[in-house]
Amino acid sequence: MRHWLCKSEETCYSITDLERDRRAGWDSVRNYQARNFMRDQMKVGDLILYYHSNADPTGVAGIARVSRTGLADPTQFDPRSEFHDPKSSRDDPTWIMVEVEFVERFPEVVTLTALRAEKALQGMTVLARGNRLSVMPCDPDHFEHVRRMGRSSKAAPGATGRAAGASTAREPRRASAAGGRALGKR
DNA sequence: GCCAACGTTGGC
DNA sequence: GCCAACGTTGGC
Repeated sequence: MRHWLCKSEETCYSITDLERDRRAGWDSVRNYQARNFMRDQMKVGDLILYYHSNADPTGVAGIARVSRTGLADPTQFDPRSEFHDPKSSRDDPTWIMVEVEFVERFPEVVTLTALRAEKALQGMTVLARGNRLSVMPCDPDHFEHVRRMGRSSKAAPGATGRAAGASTAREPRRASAAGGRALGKR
């Protein structure tokens, strides 16, 4: 089993949104390297560190798991989507995504600052300078270390984070679960 | 809003 | 295939 780290802008689709929806298609990725990881290497059952970017604070907010693989990202076929790709065909879709399911939300976000401060996490991919990938592999030891940090944060379980529904995502992203719910952009 | 870093595009 | 220009990401 592999481990991963996936970024989502918190205001677009947060761990709380995934907790509510239970499952979501990881749509709207338009980077070939990220796509290749999803298409070629992710397997059902792989665990994912769920990272909030453009957030306050930015960092790992919880854990998700790959629940389906090899799905065509529906936004590429939607002419009204910002992620519409007219060059892609249904017969041979360019953008392949996975579906992920909620596993857990940490009592507190493990901030980027906290990650950087950990000796054990030196060399972690997401900490590399200039890293802009939204889907990247994560060393299993790093994964375990971050999970431990997330679970041992001081806040009482449930006493934290924004209340469910508080995420006023202007444009819901990644709501393209198996059922093909309305999608958004990022 | 700024800026560093990287990806993509397109002329040649 | 090179490379400059441009666009995007994402931390701050």
